[in-house]
Amino acid sequence: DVVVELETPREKSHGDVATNLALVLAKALKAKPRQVAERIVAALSFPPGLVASVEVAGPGFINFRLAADQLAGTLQSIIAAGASWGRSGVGNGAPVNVEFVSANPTGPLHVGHGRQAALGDAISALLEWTGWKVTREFYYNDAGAQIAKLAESVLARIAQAAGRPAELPEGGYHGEYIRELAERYVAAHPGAEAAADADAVRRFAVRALREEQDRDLQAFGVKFDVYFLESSLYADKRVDETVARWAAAGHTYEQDGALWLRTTEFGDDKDRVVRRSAEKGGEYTYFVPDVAYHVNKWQRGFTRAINAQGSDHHSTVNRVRIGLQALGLGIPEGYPEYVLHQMVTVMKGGEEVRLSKRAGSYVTVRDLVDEVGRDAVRYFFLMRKADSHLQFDIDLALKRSEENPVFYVQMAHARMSGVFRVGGVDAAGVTAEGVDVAVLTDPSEAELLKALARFPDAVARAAEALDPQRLTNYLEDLARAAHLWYHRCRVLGESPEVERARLAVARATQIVLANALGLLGIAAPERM
RNA sequence: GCGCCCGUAGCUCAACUGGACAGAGCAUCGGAUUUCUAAUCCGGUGGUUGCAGGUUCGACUCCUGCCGGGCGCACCA
Repeated sequence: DVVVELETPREKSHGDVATNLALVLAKALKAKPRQVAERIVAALSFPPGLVASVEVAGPGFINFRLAADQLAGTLQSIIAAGASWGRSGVGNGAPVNVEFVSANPTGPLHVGHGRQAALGDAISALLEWTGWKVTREFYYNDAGAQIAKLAESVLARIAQAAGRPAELPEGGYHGEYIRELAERYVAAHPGAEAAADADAVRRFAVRALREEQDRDLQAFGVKFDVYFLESSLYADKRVDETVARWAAAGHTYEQDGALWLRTTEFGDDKDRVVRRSAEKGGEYTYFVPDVAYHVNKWQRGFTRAINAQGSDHHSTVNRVRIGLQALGLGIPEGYPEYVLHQMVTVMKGGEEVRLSKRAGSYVTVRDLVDEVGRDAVRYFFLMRKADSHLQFDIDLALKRSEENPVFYVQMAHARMSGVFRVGGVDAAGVTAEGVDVAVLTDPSEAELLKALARFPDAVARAAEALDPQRLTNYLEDLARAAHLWYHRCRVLGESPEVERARLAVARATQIVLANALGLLGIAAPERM
């Protein structure tokens, strides 16, 4: 029943691949781990050209060193597969819905949305690279209470601009962009200063803000396949159906004039209101359309759904899942999956930046992209795991030196490209045919080839964990190996055999760096 | 009070999901090297992994209890 696990030891002297098999078996066999290991090693046989040496080490680990031929094979397959090297098919083309950003059209996107955009898009790409059929989806509310507040805020600014006394509503929107919207509305609707049509203002503001968000997302390099409107769930009665199903299943009850869902039956700490009492307006609470929306995802054939959200929404996780369970539709308990991320603080000159001119109270995605560029923003949002608070250091993102991880990684690619440029060699024409890896004698060459070989595994692990940070970690390791090799090993002007082999190494490195960067939505420049 | 997340070198973060001596970058100290981009390389200093227990051959990782920080706990979204 033992699972044989192979791992790459972090200590180089422990070989290329190791297993703890003997340690795991020792107890059941009532033998000393090292003796078990010796017995296993004695019984092993390998196909020719795979393993160079095997040894028992430490408490009972078995360490393998791979034959040089293996690295030659890596070089060959990278160059042959090119832009598709690192892809796998474990997803079998199964559909998966990745929902992210999902900002309501009440203002410009803030840094948290930016982190979601980077995360959601990278997770989508990781799933695509591992064989899933991904739909990127953006969900937004175009008709709720927040939208009403938005419309009232704009109306108040229109009135103020016309010299009439008006106050922003309680909890209204104060940003400078509201004033802009008011001006634009009046400019487009002569006579509106006197009496603006509230409904028309709402539609105008929603459309304008959605367009602005789309422009920002486009500048960020993120594209969605589906934009899903919350209002459509009401329009085609999906919200009503959801409530009716809960009631039919016997999970609802009336109390204090409101309709409740008995979520405590499913492990919640208290029951939840589904429909408010008459004196509170008699409307459904927000969580009903949330559940109806996920039923809809399920019915569209998404047996897997992933939501990237800020951790301030974590209380909805259980509620949505419980709401789905209470419907009895056979939807799995862990549906949908969530990737929750912690806060972002923007640092500049050693101090926290909190405000943006247009939005007023928060830093926008646009502010960041304008200041440091899309590549740096994307990379910085991905280089920490979602669970951790993220410090976005603007000064660091602007540095053109090794300290800046984006620069460091892109520079590695530019250097590889530089070899071909200076040598007048067509990179696309480089092959591994006739390359003898035995001429690659510098230790940094073996290290680089091993780092290249790990790419498919790094993609697979990052995809499985829904964690792009694993890939940025890998990318930095790879870039380090590439820089080191570049500085130790001359490519051009060496003997023909060495030059040919090293051109192949440079080409393979260029390919893997470009693939990894491309996956993360970051440019792979030819020069910096 | 309850729930979720976090706590690792002076700073920012890793550690392959329980493996071998906890590693990188920055900072700091000492050396080398004017190159297919000096936008470089090599080495040193720096740790009781917040604290206290437990589980096991083995714990940064899992469990329990504390301490500290963040975010949530509406008939708001």
